[in-house]
Amino acid sequence: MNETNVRSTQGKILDAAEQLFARQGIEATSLRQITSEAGVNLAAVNYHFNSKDTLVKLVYLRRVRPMNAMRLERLRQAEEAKPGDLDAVLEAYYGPVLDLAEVVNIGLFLGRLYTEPHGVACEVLAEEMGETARRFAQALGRILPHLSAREIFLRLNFSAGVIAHTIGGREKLGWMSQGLADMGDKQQLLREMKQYANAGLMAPGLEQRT
Amino acid sequence: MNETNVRSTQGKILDAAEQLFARQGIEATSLRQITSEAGVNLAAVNYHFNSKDTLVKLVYLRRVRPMNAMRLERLRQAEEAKPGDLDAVLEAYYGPVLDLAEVVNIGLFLGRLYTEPHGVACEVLAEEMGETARRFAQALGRILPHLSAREIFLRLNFSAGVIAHTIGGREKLGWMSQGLADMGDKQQLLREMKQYANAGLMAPGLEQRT
DNA sequence: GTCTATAGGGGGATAGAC
DNA sequence: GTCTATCCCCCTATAGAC
Repeated sequence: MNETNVRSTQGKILDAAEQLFARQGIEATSLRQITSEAGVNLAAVNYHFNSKDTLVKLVYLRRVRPMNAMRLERLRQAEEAKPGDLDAVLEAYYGPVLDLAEVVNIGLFLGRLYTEPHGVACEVLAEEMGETARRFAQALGRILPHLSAREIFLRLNFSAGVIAHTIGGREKLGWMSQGLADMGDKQQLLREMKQYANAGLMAPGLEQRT
Repeated sequence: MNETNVRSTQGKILDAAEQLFARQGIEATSLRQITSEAGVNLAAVNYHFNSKDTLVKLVYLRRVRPMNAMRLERLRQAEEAKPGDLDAVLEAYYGPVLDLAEVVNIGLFLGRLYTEPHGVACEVLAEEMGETARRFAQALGRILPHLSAREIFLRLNFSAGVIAHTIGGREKLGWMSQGLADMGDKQQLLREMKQYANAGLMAPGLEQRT
């Protein structure tokens, strides 16, 4: 039996860990929960991944690396097809994150990288995110030459916060507005985020460009 | 010996827990660490707070409740003194958070409320934040009457993300920009956030107002 | 490769002396 | 109010049978 719909032990562990990390956090998730949810033996984690720390790292890299590769690829396409188009840059920045959010509960999943200082994960992901951030900062700098490098990075970070905070709490909008607001579908949300971030990024600079 | 500079046992526990929660997360922090850091006995937590869950709740309420009270008070003053001034509303919204950030590492501290689903804390804080959010949404609705209620809440949530993500990782800007950017002092950062959010909130709406 | 069993440590909570 | 000592649970990791 080597059916394609029968996932490997490693795959089942990664899937289960991912779901549990998103729901409960990394620290709060035990190997016992993971192996139980995955339907594999407790010892399988240490056999296949050596330690919980390594598992954590791989769980995140599996999703974040392709996501960032897609963002950079779409940025490259945007710069080629529509040079100077801020909306296209934002689409490259936000789009792949929302795509991933359909597969995983990426909000809590990613949010933990920033707040849960689970040593191993944070360092590696800082590197993954760093490259992407610098590449987008470069693109923004060309479109917004009136802004200093510092303001470019500040506003890119603000724009990251817009999506991080939004997908990090799908429920928040509900209790905030007492039911008045919902996030809508992926395309609606993408348009709203782009509209807000576009205007924020275009705002006059407060510093002299150096 | 009842000196004012000698903190009570409760106070020492709250202070130590707050610092450890901010640095390590709630789940990752044990009562043993807290009492050790506070210089009090392990049993003191259960004596004074009944359980770790209650302690967590009080640690957060001690900071968030006065912070939100201040935001609402400044909003009230802003609406009285400068009706229709979006910048004043944003100052009321962002200012008290940055003030608190000087005392506590409020970023990680608050960030956990959104990502770390430590049951007890989240529910209570959702209520605390809900009232504040609705009050600010109301103020924004008056200043931006062209936006639907849903878009007001979406953009208020985006604006919350701007500050949450920024103070949640003071170091992020450093590795993102490879040293090119820093957050500057409180006043600089406040001005940058207001500049970005002001423009984002003012952007044309994408929906018909209902 | 996959299991059982267990080592070895740390967790929250509590009983009872002072 | 504050301490010590302890209960009982769950954790990660590993040794060793199959």
